[in-house]
Amino acid sequence: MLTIGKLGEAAGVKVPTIRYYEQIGLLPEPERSAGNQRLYGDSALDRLAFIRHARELGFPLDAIRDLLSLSDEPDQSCAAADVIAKKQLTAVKARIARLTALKAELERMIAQCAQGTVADCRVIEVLSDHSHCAQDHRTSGAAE
Amino acid sequence: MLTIGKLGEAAGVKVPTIRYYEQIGLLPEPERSAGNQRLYGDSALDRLAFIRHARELGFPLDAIRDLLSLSDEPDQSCAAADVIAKKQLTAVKARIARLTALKAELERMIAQCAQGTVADCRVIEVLSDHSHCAQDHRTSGAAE
DNA sequence: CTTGAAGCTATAGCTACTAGAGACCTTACA
DNA sequence: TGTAAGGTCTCTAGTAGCTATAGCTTCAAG
Repeated sequence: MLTIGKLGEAAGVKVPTIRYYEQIGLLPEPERSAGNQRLYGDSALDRLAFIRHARELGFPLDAIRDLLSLSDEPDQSCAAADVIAKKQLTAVKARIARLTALKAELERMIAQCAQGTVADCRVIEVLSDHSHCAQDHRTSGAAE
Repeated sequence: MLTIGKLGEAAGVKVPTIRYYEQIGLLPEPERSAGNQRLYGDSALDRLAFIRHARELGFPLDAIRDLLSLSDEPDQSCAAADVIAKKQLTAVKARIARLTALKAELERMIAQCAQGTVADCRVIEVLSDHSHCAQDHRTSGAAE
Protein backbone atom coordinates (compact mmCIF):
# COMPACT_ATOMS: atom_id res chain seq x y z
CA MET A 1 0.00 0.00 0.00
CA LEU A 2 1.27 3.39 -1.03
CA THR A 3 0.74 6.76 0.59
CA ILE A 4 -0.21 9.60 -1.69
CA GLY A 5 3.34 10.92 -1.68
CA LYS A 6 4.84 7.58 -2.71
CA LEU A 7 2.19 7.15 -5.37
CA GLY A 8 2.91 10.57 -6.77
CA GLU A 9 6.61 9.86 -6.82
CA ALA A 10 6.09 6.49 -8.52
CA ALA A 11 3.82 7.94 -11.19
CA GLY A 12 5.56 11.28 -11.65
CA VAL A 13 2.52 13.26 -10.57
CA LYS A 14 2.38 15.89 -7.85
CA VAL A 15 0.38 15.20 -4.72
CA PRO A 16 -2.17 18.01 -5.12
CA THR A 17 -2.74 16.84 -8.68
CA ILE A 18 -3.66 13.36 -7.46
CA ARG A 19 -6.18 14.82 -5.05
CA TYR A 20 -7.50 16.97 -7.87
CA TYR A 21 -7.94 13.93 -10.12
CA GLU A 22 -9.84 12.20 -7.33
CA GLN A 23 -12.01 15.28 -6.89
CA ILE A 24 -13.02 15.38 -10.54
CA GLY A 25 -13.64 11.65 -10.62
CA LEU A 26 -10.69 10.44 -12.68
CA LEU A 27 -9.39 8.40 -9.77
CA PRO A 28 -11.69 6.45 -7.44
CA GLU A 29 -11.71 7.30 -3.76
CA PRO A 30 -9.02 5.14 -2.18
CA GLU A 31 -8.95 3.31 1.13
CA ARG A 32 -7.97 5.31 4.16
CA SER A 33 -5.66 4.53 7.04
CA ALA A 34 -6.89 4.64 10.65
CA GLY A 35 -5.73 8.26 10.66
CA ASN A 36 -7.67 9.13 7.49
CA GLN A 37 -4.75 9.14 5.10
CA ARG A 38 -5.17 7.82 1.57
CA LEU A 39 -3.77 4.36 0.79
CA TYR A 40 -3.33 3.16 -2.76
CA GLY A 41 -2.79 -0.23 -4.37
CA ASP A 42 -1.10 -1.09 -7.64
CA SER A 43 -4.22 -0.60 -9.69
CA ALA A 44 -4.27 3.06 -8.68
CA LEU A 45 -0.65 3.34 -9.77
CA ASP A 46 -1.49 1.88 -13.18
CA ARG A 47 -4.44 4.17 -13.56
CA LEU A 48 -2.46 7.24 -12.55
CA ALA A 49 0.42 6.32 -14.87
CA PHE A 50 -2.11 5.94 -17.64
CA ILE A 51 -3.50 9.39 -16.93
CA ARG A 52 -0.06 10.94 -16.76
CA HIS A 53 1.06 9.51 -20.05
CA ALA A 54 -2.17 10.43 -21.74
CA ARG A 55 -1.75 14.00 -20.48
CA GLU A 56 1.78 14.08 -21.84
CA LEU A 57 0.45 12.86 -25.16
CA GLY A 58 -1.80 15.89 -25.13
CA PHE A 59 -5.10 14.18 -24.40
CA PRO A 60 -7.52 16.47 -22.59
CA LEU A 61 -8.93 15.12 -19.35
CA ASP A 62 -12.28 14.47 -21.00
CA ALA A 63 -10.70 12.18 -23.58
CA ILE A 64 -8.82 10.42 -20.78
CA ARG A 65 -12.07 9.93 -18.96
CA ASP A 66 -13.46 8.27 -22.09
CA LEU A 67 -10.44 6.03 -22.45
CA LEU A 68 -10.63 5.01 -18.81
CA SER A 69 -14.29 4.16 -19.15
CA LEU A 70 -13.36 1.93 -22.06
CA SER A 71 -10.82 0.10 -19.97
CA ASP A 72 -13.30 -0.11 -17.10
CA GLU A 73 -15.68 -1.97 -19.43
CA PRO A 74 -13.36 -4.05 -21.57
CA ASP A 75 -16.07 -5.78 -23.60
CA GLN A 76 -16.77 -2.68 -25.62
CA SER A 77 -15.39 -2.13 -29.06
CA CYS A 78 -11.88 -0.87 -29.48
CA ALA A 79 -13.03 1.43 -32.24
CA ALA A 80 -13.88 4.25 -29.87
CA ALA A 81 -10.40 4.26 -28.34
CA ASP A 82 -8.93 4.09 -31.80
CA VAL A 83 -10.92 7.14 -32.87
CA ILE A 84 -9.68 9.12 -29.90
CA ALA A 85 -6.07 8.16 -30.53
CA LYS A 86 -6.31 9.06 -34.20
CA LYS A 87 -7.80 12.42 -33.41
CA GLN A 88 -4.96 13.10 -31.02
CA LEU A 89 -2.43 12.06 -33.62
CA THR A 90 -3.83 14.59 -36.03
CA ALA A 91 -3.59 17.31 -33.40
CA VAL A 92 -0.03 16.33 -32.51
CA LYS A 93 1.04 16.47 -36.13
CA ALA A 94 -0.48 19.92 -36.54
CA ARG A 95 1.31 21.16 -33.44
CA ILE A 96 4.62 19.85 -34.66
CA ALA A 97 4.17 21.57 -38.01
CA ARG A 98 3.29 24.85 -36.40
CA LEU A 99 6.09 24.74 -33.85
CA THR A 100 8.59 23.97 -36.57
CA ALA A 101 7.55 27.11 -38.45
CA LEU A 102 7.75 29.12 -35.26
CA LYS A 103 11.22 27.79 -34.55
CA ALA A 104 12.39 29.10 -37.90
CA GLU A 105 10.83 32.45 -37.15
CA LEU A 106 12.52 32.72 -33.76
CA GLU A 107 15.84 31.74 -35.23
CA ARG A 108 15.56 34.42 -37.87
CA MET A 109 14.55 36.95 -35.24
CA ILE A 110 17.58 36.12 -33.13
CA ALA A 111 19.87 36.23 -36.13
CA GLN A 112 18.56 39.67 -37.06
CA CYS A 113 18.86 41.03 -33.59
CA ALA A 114 22.22 42.74 -33.53
CA GLN A 115 23.62 43.51 -30.12
CA GLY A 116 22.85 47.18 -30.47
CA THR A 117 19.97 49.16 -29.03
CA VAL A 118 16.35 48.20 -29.44
CA ALA A 119 16.03 50.82 -32.13
CA ASP A 120 18.27 48.66 -34.30
CA CYS A 121 16.78 45.39 -33.13
CA ARG A 122 14.43 43.64 -35.47
CA VAL A 123 12.85 41.31 -32.92
CA ILE A 124 9.99 43.66 -32.34
CA GLU A 125 9.70 44.72 -35.93
CA VAL A 126 9.58 41.14 -37.13
CA LEU A 127 6.88 40.34 -34.64
CA SER A 128 4.60 43.19 -35.59
CA ASP A 129 4.82 42.69 -39.34
CA HIS A 130 2.35 40.30 -40.87
CA SER A 131 4.30 39.99 -44.09
CA HIS A 132 6.97 38.03 -42.23
CA CYS A 133 4.46 35.42 -41.16
CA ALA A 134 5.21 31.82 -41.90
CA GLN A 135 2.70 30.02 -44.05
CA ASP A 136 0.71 28.10 -41.49
CA HIS A 137 0.67 31.05 -39.15
CA ARG A 138 -2.98 31.79 -39.86
CA THR A 139 -4.33 28.27 -39.90
CA SER A 140 -4.01 27.94 -36.18
CA GLY A 141 -6.44 28.24 -33.31
CA ALA A 142 -5.67 24.62 -32.40
CA ALA A 143 -5.63 22.96 -28.99
CA GLU A 144 -2.69 24.60 -27.27
CA MET B 1 -10.00 55.13 -36.98
CA LEU B 2 -11.00 51.55 -36.39
CA THR B 3 -13.75 50.17 -34.23
CA ILE B 4 -12.85 47.29 -31.99
CA GLY B 5 -14.41 44.81 -34.37
CA LYS B 6 -12.42 46.07 -37.36
CA LEU B 7 -9.27 46.13 -35.30
CA GLY B 8 -9.81 42.56 -34.19
CA GLU B 9 -10.43 41.48 -37.74
CA ALA B 10 -7.33 43.26 -39.00
CA ALA B 11 -5.12 41.76 -36.32
CA GLY B 12 -6.73 38.33 -36.14
CA VAL B 13 -7.72 38.75 -32.50
CA LYS B 14 -11.19 38.35 -31.05
CA VAL B 15 -12.98 41.36 -29.66
CA PRO B 16 -13.24 40.20 -26.04
CA THR B 17 -9.54 39.40 -26.15
CA ILE B 18 -8.73 42.98 -27.11
CA ARG B 19 -10.76 44.26 -24.19
CA TYR B 20 -8.99 41.74 -21.99
CA TYR B 21 -5.59 42.99 -23.15
CA GLU B 22 -6.63 46.51 -22.36
CA GLN B 23 -7.84 45.43 -18.94
CA ILE B 24 -4.52 43.85 -18.02
CA GLY B 25 -2.58 46.80 -19.37
CA LEU B 26 -1.07 45.33 -22.53
CA LEU B 27 -2.95 47.82 -24.66
CA PRO B 28 -3.43 51.47 -23.68
CA GLU B 29 -6.93 52.80 -23.24
CA PRO B 30 -8.03 54.08 -26.64
CA GLU B 31 -10.02 57.12 -27.63
CA ARG B 32 -13.77 56.84 -27.46
CA SER B 33 -16.47 57.94 -29.85
CA ALA B 34 -19.23 60.30 -28.76
CA GLY B 35 -21.20 57.16 -27.93
CA ASN B 36 -18.39 55.69 -25.80
CA GLN B 37 -17.14 53.14 -28.29
CA ARG B 38 -13.46 52.43 -28.60
CA LEU B 39 -11.61 53.96 -31.56
CA TYR B 40 -8.16 52.77 -32.55
CA GLY B 41 -5.41 54.16 -34.74
CA ASP B 42 -2.69 52.36 -36.63
CA SER B 43 -0.33 52.23 -33.70
CA ALA B 44 -2.85 50.12 -31.83
CA LEU B 45 -3.00 47.77 -34.78
CA ASP B 46 0.77 47.40 -34.80
CA ARG B 47 0.85 46.77 -31.10
CA LEU B 48 -1.94 44.22 -31.25
CA ALA B 49 -0.35 42.44 -34.20
CA PHE B 50 2.84 42.29 -32.23
CA ILE B 51 1.05 40.75 -29.28
CA ARG B 52 -0.73 38.25 -31.46
CA HIS B 53 2.40 37.07 -33.18
CA ALA B 54 4.29 36.84 -29.95
CA ARG B 55 1.48 34.76 -28.49
CA GLU B 56 1.60 32.46 -31.49
CA LEU B 57 5.32 32.11 -31.01
CA GLY B 58 4.56 30.87 -27.53
CA PHE B 59 5.60 33.91 -25.52
CA PRO B 60 3.66 34.24 -22.28
CA LEU B 61 1.95 37.56 -21.71
CA ASP B 62 4.54 38.57 -19.15
CA ALA B 63 7.32 38.18 -21.68
CA ILE B 64 5.28 40.18 -24.16
CA ARG B 65 4.84 42.89 -21.58
CA ASP B 66 8.62 43.00 -21.23
CA LEU B 67 9.14 43.18 -24.97
CA LEU B 68 6.59 45.95 -25.31
CA SER B 69 8.26 47.94 -22.58
CA LEU B 70 11.51 47.58 -24.48
CA SER B 71 9.94 48.89 -27.66
CA ASP B 72 8.34 51.71 -25.70
CA GLU B 73 11.81 52.82 -24.67
CA PRO B 74 13.89 52.09 -27.77
CA ASP B 75 17.18 53.41 -26.44
CA GLN B 76 17.69 50.45 -24.16
CA SER B 77 19.88 47.56 -25.06
CA CYS B 78 18.57 44.88 -27.36
CA ALA B 79 20.13 42.18 -25.21
CA ALA B 80 17.06 41.74 -23.05
CA ALA B 81 14.81 41.08 -26.02
CA ASP B 82 17.39 38.71 -27.38
CA VAL B 83 17.48 36.79 -24.11
CA ILE B 84 13.71 36.40 -24.11
CA ALA B 85 13.65 35.19 -27.70
CA LYS B 86 16.43 32.71 -27.08
CA LYS B 87 14.69 31.32 -24.05
CA GLN B 88 11.56 30.83 -26.13
CA LEU B 89 13.55 29.13 -28.84
CA THR B 90 14.88 26.61 -26.37
CA ALA B 91 11.37 25.89 -25.14
CA VAL B 92 10.05 25.52 -28.68
CA LYS B 93 12.80 23.08 -29.57
CA ALA B 94 12.05 21.00 -26.49
CA ARG B 95 8.37 20.90 -27.34
CA ILE B 96 9.05 19.78 -30.87
CA ALA B 97 11.30 16.99 -29.66
CA ARG B 98 8.74 15.80 -27.18
CA LEU B 99 5.84 15.97 -29.60
CA THR B 100 7.80 14.05 -32.18
CA ALA B 101 8.34 11.24 -29.68
CA LEU B 102 4.68 11.35 -28.77
CA LYS B 103 3.69 11.15 -32.39
CA ALA B 104 5.66 7.94 -32.78
CA GLU B 105 3.98 6.58 -29.66
CA LEU B 106 0.51 7.36 -30.93
CA GLU B 107 1.27 5.86 -34.30
CA ARG B 108 2.46 2.67 -32.69
CA MET B 109 -0.61 2.64 -30.46
CA ILE B 110 -2.93 2.93 -33.43
CA ALA B 111 -1.04 0.28 -35.36
CA GLN B 112 -1.32 -2.10 -32.42
CA CYS B 113 -4.97 -1.43 -31.87
CA ALA B 114 -6.72 -4.14 -33.83
CA GLN B 115 -10.39 -3.60 -34.48
CA GLY B 116 -11.39 -6.12 -31.82
CA THR B 117 -12.55 -5.44 -28.27
CA VAL B 118 -10.72 -3.26 -25.80
CA ALA B 119 -9.40 -6.39 -24.14
CA ASP B 120 -7.20 -6.92 -27.21
CA CYS B 121 -6.45 -3.25 -27.62
CA ARG B 122 -3.07 -2.03 -26.51
CA VAL B 123 -3.89 1.66 -26.46
CA ILE B 124 -4.50 1.64 -22.76
CA GLU B 125 -1.76 -0.84 -21.98
CA VAL B 126 0.81 1.22 -23.85
CA LEU B 127 -0.22 4.34 -22.03
CA SER B 128 -0.01 2.87 -18.56
CA ASP B 129 3.35 1.16 -19.04
CA HIS B 130 6.37 3.27 -18.30
CA SER B 131 8.71 0.92 -20.14
CA HIS B 132 7.11 1.99 -23.41
CA CYS B 133 8.00 5.59 -22.74
CA ALA B 134 10.02 7.46 -25.29
CA GLN B 135 13.35 8.75 -24.06
CA ASP B 136 12.60 12.37 -23.34
CA HIS B 137 9.26 11.50 -21.75
CA ARG B 138 10.52 12.22 -18.27
CA THR B 139 12.44 15.40 -18.95
CA SER B 140 9.30 17.45 -19.28
CA GLY B 141 7.35 19.79 -17.05
CA ALA B 142 7.86 22.51 -19.63
CA ALA B 143 5.65 25.43 -20.47
CA GLU B 144 2.58 23.86 -22.06
C1' DC C 1 8.44 10.75 23.43
C1' DT C 2 9.41 14.30 20.71
C1' DT C 3 10.21 16.47 16.46
C1' DG C 4 9.81 17.18 11.68
C1' DA C 5 8.08 15.55 7.47
C1' DA C 6 4.08 14.24 5.23
C1' DG C 7 -0.84 14.19 5.14
C1' DC C 8 -5.61 16.29 5.75
C1' DT C 9 -9.55 19.81 4.23
C1' DA C 10 -10.97 23.92 2.32
C1' DT C 11 -10.49 27.91 -0.16
C1' DA C 12 -8.41 30.96 -3.29
C1' DG C 13 -5.44 31.93 -7.14
C1' DC C 14 -3.22 31.20 -11.61
C1' DT C 15 -3.11 31.93 -17.22
C1' DA C 16 -5.36 33.38 -21.04
C1' DC C 17 -9.09 33.75 -22.37
C1' DT C 18 -14.51 32.84 -23.50
C1' DA C 19 -19.46 33.29 -22.78
C1' DG C 20 -23.57 35.40 -21.25
C1' DA C 21 -26.86 39.12 -19.86
C1' DG C 22 -28.94 43.24 -20.76
C1' DA C 23 -28.38 47.85 -22.33
C1' DC C 24 -26.70 51.17 -25.76
C1' DC C 25 -24.79 52.94 -30.27
C1' DT C 26 -24.31 53.08 -35.34
C1' DT C 27 -25.46 52.44 -39.96
C1' DA C 28 -27.97 51.06 -44.06
C1' DC C 29 -32.05 51.11 -46.25
C1' DA C 30 -37.14 52.39 -47.08
C1' DT D 1 -36.90 60.41 -40.82
C1' DG D 2 -37.83 55.88 -38.94
C1' DT D 3 -36.50 51.43 -37.95
C1' DA D 4 -34.20 47.15 -37.80
C1' DA D 5 -30.01 44.65 -37.67
C1' DG D 6 -25.90 44.12 -35.85
C1' DG D 7 -21.95 45.97 -33.49
C1' DT D 8 -20.45 47.65 -28.93
C1' DC D 9 -20.80 48.63 -23.96
C1' DT D 10 -19.98 46.90 -18.89
C1' DC D 11 -20.04 43.37 -15.68
C1' DT D 12 -19.93 38.90 -13.94
C1' DA D 13 -18.96 34.20 -14.14
C1' DG D 14 -17.06 30.20 -16.24
C1' DT D 15 -13.38 27.29 -18.59
C1' DA D 16 -9.02 23.84 -18.10
C1' DG D 17 -5.82 22.00 -15.31
C1' DC D 18 -3.77 22.61 -12.04
C1' DT D 19 -0.96 25.24 -7.86
C1' DA D 20 -0.63 27.62 -3.47
C1' DT D 21 -1.94 28.80 1.12
C1' DA D 22 -3.61 28.20 5.92
C1' DG D 23 -4.16 25.72 9.77
C1' DC D 24 -4.63 21.49 11.39
C1' DT D 25 -3.55 16.15 12.26
C1' DT D 26 -0.92 11.92 11.65
C1' DC D 27 3.08 9.14 11.03
C1' DA D 28 7.88 7.43 11.38
C1' DA D 29 12.59 7.96 12.97
C1' DG D 30 15.73 8.71 16.61
